[in-house]
Amino acid sequence: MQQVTPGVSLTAQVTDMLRAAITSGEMTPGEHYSAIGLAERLGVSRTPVREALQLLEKEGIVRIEKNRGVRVLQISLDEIVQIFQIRILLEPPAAARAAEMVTKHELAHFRELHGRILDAAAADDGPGTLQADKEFHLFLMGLAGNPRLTALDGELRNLVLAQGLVTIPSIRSSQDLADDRRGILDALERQDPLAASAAVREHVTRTARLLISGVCAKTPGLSSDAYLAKLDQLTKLRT
Amino acid sequence: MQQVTPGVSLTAQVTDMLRAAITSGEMTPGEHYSAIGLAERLGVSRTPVREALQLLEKEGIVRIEKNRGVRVLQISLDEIVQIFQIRILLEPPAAARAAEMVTKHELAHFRELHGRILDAAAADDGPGTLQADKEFHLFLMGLAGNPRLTALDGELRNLVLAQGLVTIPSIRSSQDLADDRRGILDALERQDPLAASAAVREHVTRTARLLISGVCAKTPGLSSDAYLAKLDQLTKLRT
DNA sequence: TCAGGATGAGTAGCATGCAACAGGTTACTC
DNA sequence: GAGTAACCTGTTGCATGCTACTCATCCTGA
Repeated sequence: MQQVTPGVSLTAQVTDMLRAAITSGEMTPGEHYSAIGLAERLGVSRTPVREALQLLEKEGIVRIEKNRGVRVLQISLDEIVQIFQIRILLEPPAAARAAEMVTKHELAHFRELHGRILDAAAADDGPGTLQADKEFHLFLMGLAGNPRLTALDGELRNLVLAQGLVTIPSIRSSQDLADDRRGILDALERQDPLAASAAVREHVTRTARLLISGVCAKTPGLSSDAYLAKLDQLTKLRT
Repeated sequence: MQQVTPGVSLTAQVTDMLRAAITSGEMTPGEHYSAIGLAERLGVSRTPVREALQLLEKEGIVRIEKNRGVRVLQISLDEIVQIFQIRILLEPPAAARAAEMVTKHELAHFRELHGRILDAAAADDGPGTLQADKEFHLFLMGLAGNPRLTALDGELRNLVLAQGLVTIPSIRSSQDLADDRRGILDALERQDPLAASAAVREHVTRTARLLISGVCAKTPGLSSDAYLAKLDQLTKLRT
């Protein structure tokens, strides 16, 4: 965990650093930490750490336990499903709108981002792939013209990423995800809202399925069927 | 603004009290306040107030300006539209799921809540109506079995309520909203997901239209057409 | 041996002190 | 009189002291 740089709000810096520490696995879910200890590790006082922890608690990443310390939340499979249920509600319509609105210039940027994902993946650069993927999604959501939606969705994605569950189970799955993105890009190029929506939905659903199966495989006695079924619970209707 | 009660976390209490003060119009959007002043009014020290303000800032209700104080954010019409765009994505599917899942017991509770809304409205009890309406919505969303979705949607609703824009423009509109709720209740009674979804969508859309028209009417030179059109932008497609 | 209470270590929650900073006002210089 | 610099007021940001609380351990007494 690095040290702080003066000039910027400490609370904000500490929030980011703690979030990064959790995402990177430096702080592990389920573990207990104390604000005092974290403050010492970061070389700041307890106050900004405490405030950062409260913000992270509001995000749902940690839980503050009175007089006991703070616990990095182990997100449950149930919650993963909840998050993806929401993402499946939000992202496909946003992608459809994006496909309607996208300009030539923005398409070029999409191609570049897509290239960066492929390059990073080819170079086996996990964090790089993740970062490029993040930017791809953010840019896509941004085109829907609803900044609040973009921010919201980004937070939901962060929540899952914070778990360090991002280890793609297999080459095959990784290839599938890449194909999905290709499909999204194609739909955007054709400015086809329905196709974009479907492609994004497919992509998000696949990501969710991979995560769910992965967690279930690691946890004996846990069947993925119920969770997989729940995924489409809110979206199975054509309302 | 009432005083605090011991035993519960001050920060949490202060957060709620400030939110309530904003919603009730006691603190007005656009106005400047200081943490010191608020702390004195509430009879607590600056720390819990400061922490509460940071949480409210994360919710998007206020902005903390360094060394200048805090400003209750005047939400723009654009942002109102954004919020309702999201709500229209989230609430109808949740209502559909709720209609599938609702039990007799829960239906009875719905009827009671609905009755409370009507009673409060008949008694011209604005805050009471609001509170009952809030509970009605929360309970409805809760039935969808996705607590995170419920919380998220509640926050979006709060954001609009925080503006004190809740003055229903006319008796007629108020009657329309009541009819909407009746429709939602009916759909639930029939356990008809499609009808519930449509009713909720109608209700949310109507609320949004009322707000948009209201704000435009109060702001000379502002046409509501563009904003109204944007409302359905993300949902016009059957994806 | 075991139950139960005392105790101590560690924690968060809150109050408060202090410094840095922004903005407006005043006073001073030219 | 105009422009600028000093200052004064009010504010947040952060550090730190103190209190109340939780939990685990140990000690006591039967």
